[in-house]
Amino acid sequence: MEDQVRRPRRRVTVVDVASAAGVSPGTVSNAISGKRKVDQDTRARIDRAILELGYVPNLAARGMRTGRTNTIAVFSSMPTAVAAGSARLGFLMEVAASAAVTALEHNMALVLVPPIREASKALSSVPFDGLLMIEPEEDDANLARLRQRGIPTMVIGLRDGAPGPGVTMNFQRMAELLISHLLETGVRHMPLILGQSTRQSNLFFRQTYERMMAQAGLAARVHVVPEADAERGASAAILQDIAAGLPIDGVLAPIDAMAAGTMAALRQAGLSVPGDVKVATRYDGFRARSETPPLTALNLRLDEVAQIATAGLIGAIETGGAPILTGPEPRLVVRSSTVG
Amino acid sequence: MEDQVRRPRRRVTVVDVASAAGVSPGTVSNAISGKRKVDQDTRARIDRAILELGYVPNLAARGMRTGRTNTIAVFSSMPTAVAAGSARLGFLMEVAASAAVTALEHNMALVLVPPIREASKALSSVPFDGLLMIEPEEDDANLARLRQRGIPTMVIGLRDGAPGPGVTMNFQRMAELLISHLLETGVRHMPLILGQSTRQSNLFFRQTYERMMAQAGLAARVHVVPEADAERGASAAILQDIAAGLPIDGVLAPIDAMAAGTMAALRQAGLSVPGDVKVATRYDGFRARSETPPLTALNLRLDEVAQIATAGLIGAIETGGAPILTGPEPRLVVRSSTVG
DNA sequence: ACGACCTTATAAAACGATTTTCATCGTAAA
DNA sequence: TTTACGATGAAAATCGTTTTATAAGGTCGT
Repeated sequence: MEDQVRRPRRRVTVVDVASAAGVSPGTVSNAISGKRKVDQDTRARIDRAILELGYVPNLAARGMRTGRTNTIAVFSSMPTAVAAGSARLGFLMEVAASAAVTALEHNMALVLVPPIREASKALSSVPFDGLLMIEPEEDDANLARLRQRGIPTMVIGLRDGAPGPGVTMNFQRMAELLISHLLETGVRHMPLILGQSTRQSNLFFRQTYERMMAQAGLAARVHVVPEADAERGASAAILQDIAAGLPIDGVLAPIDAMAAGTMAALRQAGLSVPGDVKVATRYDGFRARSETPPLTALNLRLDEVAQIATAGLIGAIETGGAPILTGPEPRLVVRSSTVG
Repeated sequence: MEDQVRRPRRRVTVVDVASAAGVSPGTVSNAISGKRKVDQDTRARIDRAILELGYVPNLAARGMRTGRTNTIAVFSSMPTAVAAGSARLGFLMEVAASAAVTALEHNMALVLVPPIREASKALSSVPFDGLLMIEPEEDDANLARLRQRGIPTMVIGLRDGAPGPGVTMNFQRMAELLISHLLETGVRHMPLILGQSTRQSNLFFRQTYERMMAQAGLAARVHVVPEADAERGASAAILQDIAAGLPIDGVLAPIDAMAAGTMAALRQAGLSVPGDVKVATRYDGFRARSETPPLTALNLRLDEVAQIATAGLIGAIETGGAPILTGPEPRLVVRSSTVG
């Protein structure tokens, strides 16, 4: 047996490969990348040397030279996200999973930047060539800074007509689908429960709700609840309505934690779902599915959205374009919180 | 208005900062990293220069010099994963989300390496200092290669008594919890449906099942189904049992896609759950929750597992240790597929 | 036989940080 | 007064790759 060297052997570099194959480092580089023609024969020798020595390229060095890291980041701002419940995280993860696959098909890795305080610090301690940003607010500071630094970005959940590269999600259509479904089931007294941030989703749901209720000749009632206290806030709002004797036979709570709060309140008040009150929410995630009864919601087709966004981002990184892409239409998923 | 420079300005480097602050690059580096003492006064000038110039360190360059990328990867082998249903992906994502947070608390980013074909290629096109590997098979080749290259790894879902750094998950306890719960609800004729890979989970469930059924004086019946065709395979197995007239009042299907297949088969055969047959599965994910009725399963406490594993991995990266850590005990989550 | 031109490979110059080695200047200890 | 030492910076070496400029042969048409 050979005497094992204890200290880690010096890393095998392109220089070692070069000398083993009897060529220069530059040639090895060209053979690997295929950026310039290399003779069949020499290439074969190089390949053999790589195998024998077990050469693994140093990606940091490559990255430094080329200025590319072959990495894209996915990020969701909103520090209250985690507090606001699993919804946001689930959303982020659904996007991340799909994006990771698409990215890897283009030989890019996906890095996850979780929504924490000091997001800006996080964003500058992680290397990436481009960023997927999930439903930022109108004036997101991180987004602005990155764009200013010339880093390609792609917004997931771009409002129709908003500027900047991204994938649109049709918020208006989402609201329409849910509201018209509720109305069709015979609901007449249906408050809307919203978060208070300036997020796209909140704005559009409010607008559409008010328009459609007016059209149907019904009274509108909007509760705004701070995202940080979503569940309890929603619950309190509903209980208050009931205590005040306001009629209620439906609730639209786009944020799933608020839908959960609503369900709790209804249970507490002894109202049955969907018998007395019908309830619907937006994101068809964990919470929507594991309520009793499970909640009618939307299939946002996040896998497709993420795939489109990722492909677009990679295009932007490579060719510099910065397109606005159209996401798929949401689909209604009817569950027993509104029928039966 | 100043005339905007069209071509991107040359990147601001440590040299620019140095000359602006009237010091040498090395001093700037020391000021930033804090690795050596720098005078209060000079440090202040440097900080100011950084702010003014908008200096952002080039992480690739730093990485090349230090040999660290401040990145850890999470990876799940098993190419059939995605085909086998959402379970595996959900599992991966749950771990990833928690790991990402823990990692970022240590100033590390988390990169996602999705379970694709050519995993080995993927693993060498992404830079990382350490790897979290989810439930590898006994003899995972990727794992071996990475360890040989001296890259710290941490297995999530290490069998009790197995070698190598990782976090244990108590598979035997999982099986015991589910089986004893089923037996307590009065089940007497309960087949076990397993995947055919050599994964820890499969081995332990079989062992424990056979032991406990024997102890209870009950007949054991094991169906092995290929992971790639989990849902239909499980469904076929159950229907076959029923057609053969074998008694059945319970099913244990640890893999959730197989549990779903089981539910479909029972519906098709006109058997009610939990009235006629009680069903339980292992991972309390999407599928378990959105079955009708929702399935009794286990809370594997993946967030805690991931956090422990990530902290351990970072420790290994920084200090070289390679511990075997004990994961939290699973908890039974009783749902209406076994009671009521 | 002579440029013109193509193919292939080499040498050397980046890329942008960190780390190591040396100076320099005070100041405390002997 | 001398020596030693601590504190602070500068200069230069270094990490491993890619890219650029350059050279060495070969082929071809005239």
